[in-house]
Amino acid sequence: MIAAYLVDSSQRLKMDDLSITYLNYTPIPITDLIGSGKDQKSMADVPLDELVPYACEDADITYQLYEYLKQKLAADLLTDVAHSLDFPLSRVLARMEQKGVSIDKNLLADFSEALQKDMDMLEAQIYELAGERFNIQSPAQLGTILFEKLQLPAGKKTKTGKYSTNEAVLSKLAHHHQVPNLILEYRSLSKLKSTYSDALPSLINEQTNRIHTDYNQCVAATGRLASSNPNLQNIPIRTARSREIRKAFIPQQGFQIMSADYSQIELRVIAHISEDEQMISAFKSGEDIHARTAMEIFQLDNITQVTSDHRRKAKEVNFGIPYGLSAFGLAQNLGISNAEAKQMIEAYFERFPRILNYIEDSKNFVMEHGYVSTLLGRRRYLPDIESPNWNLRAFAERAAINMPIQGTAADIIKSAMISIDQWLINEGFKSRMLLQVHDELIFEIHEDEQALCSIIVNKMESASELKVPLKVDWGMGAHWLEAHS
DNA sequence: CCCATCACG
DNA sequence: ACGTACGTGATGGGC
Repeated sequence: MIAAYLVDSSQRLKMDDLSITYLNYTPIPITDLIGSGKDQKSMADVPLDELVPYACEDADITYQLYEYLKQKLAADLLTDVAHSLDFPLSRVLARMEQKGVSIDKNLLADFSEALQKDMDMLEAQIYELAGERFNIQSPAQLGTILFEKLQLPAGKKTKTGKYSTNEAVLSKLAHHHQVPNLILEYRSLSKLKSTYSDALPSLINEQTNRIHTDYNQCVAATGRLASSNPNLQNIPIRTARSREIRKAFIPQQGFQIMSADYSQIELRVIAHISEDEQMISAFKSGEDIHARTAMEIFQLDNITQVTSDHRRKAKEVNFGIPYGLSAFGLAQNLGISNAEAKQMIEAYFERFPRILNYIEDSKNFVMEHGYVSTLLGRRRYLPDIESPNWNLRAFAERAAINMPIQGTAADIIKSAMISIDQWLINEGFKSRMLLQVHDELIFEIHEDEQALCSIIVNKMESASELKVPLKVDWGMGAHWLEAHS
C-alpha cells in the first residue's frame, strides 16, 4: 500500500532555518544514512523511514536515494500512482516549499492591533452582561455562565458529557440573550488573531524573508495534500473581515499573484464516474449546475421558475452527495424538517439514478474487496467495513463513497502541477507555482510573463480527459484576495 | 496529552 | 433502530 510506505519513507527535510541552506547547497552525506567503517550498513538495511529520496535536485546523492527507493518500492507497489504521480510531485512540492511566499507583516500588525481593540470592547460587554469576569476562551467556564448562572437552555452535550458551546449551539441561543452572539464574535476575532494575524509574521524565514509551509504527501487517506507549519490551506475567506488576511499574501517586486481554481471539480468527477447523463449534459452545456439540480429536485419546467431558495437547497444537496449525505444532516444544514430533507434526497436520486447506482456500487465494492480506488488507481483500504459496530461500518461506507471522488480530484490537480512545474522550469520562466489549496493553484507571475496565465489555465483544464469538461476560473492581482476570482 | 472549537476545500 | 456528511491542522484550556 503506497500510503503506508510513503508515510514512513518520504517525509521531506524540514524547512527550518538550517535546512534551507542544507537543501540548496549541501548534498546529504551518505555516511549519515549507512554509517561508515565497520559500522557501515548496506543500503538495503537502511530503514525506509531514514531515506530522504528527493530533497535536493542538485545533489547526486539524493537522486541516488530517490532511484533506490523507487526500485525498492517497485516490488511492493500495488499500482503505479507512486511512479506516475507522487514521486514526480514530491520534487515539485520541494520546489514550492523552498520558494515560499511573501507576507506583508505591517498589514498583519495593524490588523492584529485592530482585532485586539475590538476584542477588548467585546470582553468588557460580555463581563458586564454576565455580571462577572471569567475566561471567555474556556468552554468549561463559559458553559457554567450560560447554562447555570444565566439559565439558558442547554443544547447538545459534547461526547465527554459537558455542555457544548459551539457555533451551532450559541447561534440558537441568540434570541434568548445577547451574550452568545458576543461570544461568537469574540471567538472569531480571537481565531483570526492567534492563528493567522499573529502567527504568520513570526514564521517568516530570516534568510528568504518568506514563509515556507510543509506539504505532507502522506497523511490524507484520500490522496489529498496537507499543509502545516503553517497550514496555508486554511487561510480565511468566508467573511468580509476574515478574508482581510489574504491581503497579506503578496508577490515579490515585479511579480503579481495569480490564482486559478477548478470549478465544481468534485461534481464533475461524480458525473464522470457515475456516467449520469443528466449531469453530464448539464456540465457539457455549461449550465448553472445548482439551478439545474433545483429544476430536477423540485420538478420545475423552466429555469426561470428556480427561486434563490430552490437553488440554495439544491446547492446543499450537491454539496452533500459526495459525502454520503443523510436526511438528518441535510435538514440540520438547511434548517428544514427531516421529512422535507428526506423527500428532496429521494427526488434527487429519482432524477439522477446513476448517482444512486454509484453509491450502491461503492458500498458493494468495498464490502467485497476491502478497498476503493480513484481513477488513477490510488487505493484506500477500509477495514471498518467488516466491523460489528454499526457506527464504524456506516463511517466506512461514507468514506468509500467519498474517497474516489475527493481522491480523483486530487489526482487531477497533482497531474496538472507536475506538467505546469516542468514546463515553467524547462522554458526558463521566472514565474513560479507557490501554493496548492486542493482545487486551487497560486502562482507568482513575472510582469513580463503575463501570457503564461492562459497557458496555465489550459494545462489545468487538460490535466485529465473526463466525460465532462474541466473548467478553471482564475484571476490576478497585487495580493491573494485580489487574485482569487 | 486530549478535548473542544473553528479555519479551509 | 442506530447517529448523523468527507478530508485536513492550529489553538487554548485543563487535567
